[in-house]
Amino acid sequence: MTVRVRIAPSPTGNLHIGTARTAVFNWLYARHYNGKFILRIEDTDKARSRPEYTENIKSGLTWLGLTWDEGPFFQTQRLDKYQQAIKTLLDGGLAYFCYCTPEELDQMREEQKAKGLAPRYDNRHRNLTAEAKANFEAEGRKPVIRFKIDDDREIVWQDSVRGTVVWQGSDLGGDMVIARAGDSSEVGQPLYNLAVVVDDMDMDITHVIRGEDHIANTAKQILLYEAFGAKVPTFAHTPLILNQEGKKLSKRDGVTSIDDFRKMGFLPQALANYMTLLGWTPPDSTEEIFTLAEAAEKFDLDRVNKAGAKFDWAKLDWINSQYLHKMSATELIELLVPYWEQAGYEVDLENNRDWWESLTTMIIPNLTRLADVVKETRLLVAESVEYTPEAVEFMQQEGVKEVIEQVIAAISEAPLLEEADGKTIIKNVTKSLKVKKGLVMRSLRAGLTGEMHGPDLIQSWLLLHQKGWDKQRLEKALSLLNQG
RNA sequence: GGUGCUGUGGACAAAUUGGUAAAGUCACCUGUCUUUCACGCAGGAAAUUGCGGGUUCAAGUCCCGUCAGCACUGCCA
Repeated sequence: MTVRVRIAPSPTGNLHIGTARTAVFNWLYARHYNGKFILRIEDTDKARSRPEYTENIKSGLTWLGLTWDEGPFFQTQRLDKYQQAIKTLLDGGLAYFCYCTPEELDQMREEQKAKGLAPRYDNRHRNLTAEAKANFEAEGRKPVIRFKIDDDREIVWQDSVRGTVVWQGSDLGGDMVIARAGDSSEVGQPLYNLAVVVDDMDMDITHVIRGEDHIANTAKQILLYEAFGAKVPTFAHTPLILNQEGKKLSKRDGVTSIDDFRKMGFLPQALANYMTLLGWTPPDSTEEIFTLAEAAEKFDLDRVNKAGAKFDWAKLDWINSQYLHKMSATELIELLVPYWEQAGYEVDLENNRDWWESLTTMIIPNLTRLADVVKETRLLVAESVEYTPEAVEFMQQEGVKEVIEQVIAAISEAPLLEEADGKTIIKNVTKSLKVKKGLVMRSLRAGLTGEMHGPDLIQSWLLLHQKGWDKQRLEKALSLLNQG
């Protein structure tokens, strides 16, 4: 039997980290068993679904490397199948029309709560007489369609993550709505649980891997499978991703869409790697950096955790930095350019590719997120320089002025061609002024970059020199000192 | 209120059928390297496995009780 799994997001928002993680697990499972990974867009909620969200979901999955083998299928294009299924249930006496208004249902639940009872539908319209129906129709009420759920029924399934799960029919909230009230006399739009089951049957889904917030839905859906006489797929409920407070990660937690992570400068491989670790551990649990393909070789549901996993930015950052540090300047530079440009710096790769690559090579170990590149290089990519109070204070120390003067003199005589030239100048200045090398180095750093910390000084200097900016910066520093 | 799930160092977590000193990773601290920051490397601190009983020669692993957190409880998905 070929494994067939799916990711079934609803296009009511951008691709969410929780959905993406579910997609990762499904993708890994499909790849591990050489199965198919299917994308299905659940857009039956017309009021909230938007085409741009569908596009965002598709591009997000693609960016992460979670390519799908079939689809995307759209539920709104399969409405006839749901109507047919609903009709089958209606004809079989397994579903019926319910004429309750939303207000009536609200009131009913309020009363139940007031009595300390669990809110649920009391199945009041399950056995309506033809006359009662006619009366409701005459009132102009539009019915929903409810699927009968036997209170005495016990639903049991073997969950690949959680083991045997038992659910009592009476805990499912009464007969469930499978179709909205229609605008006219025809049957209304299908609801989630119905559409999912019809699709999963139709698409021969063998394993349903989804978040544990769907557990109650699974019980309901199993009943539907049985009503249709279909084979029930294997279910696996994964732990949720939690925020800092231990609650389900939601849009309210700020950055939760994959798009946001991308913009912040996380690499897709790193994000996918981290999501894989959220609730799953490889059998050889010591190595934590791996590609999706490598994870797929080892992935299985039996090592998926049951407890929710808190999202940890520090760990994501570390994983991202690991990927970044392993990249070459050549491949990295393409990813970096947008960040420079967005910050207002002009990147002329056509003419100065070598310069930009040297710069990139130098700051790679300082990068955690791609966006960091602006902060790490802003002192080198702009002609102007600003001196921090710390740098000014340092330069006012005795001897700094002389160092800078001598360095200016040195570079005026001969250009800096390579690192060795810079080292020679530093050595000579150190000797002639009889000061410590550290003073020379730090004077240079302050004068050239305006800061006391940063990437390798001599390489930075070389880069500035190639732009012709080193001398003017040192002169600016000098004039600053002369002003007092 | 009801139902379900979960509970191992700050975070992610490992630990074959109960059996060595409760892995590893991140974060943290120290050292090392460096002009500096970062990276790398080396080391360190950090858990009476939610709590209380019980079974056993032996329990994170089994049993009972208890507490806490979370999820679900829609004509959303």
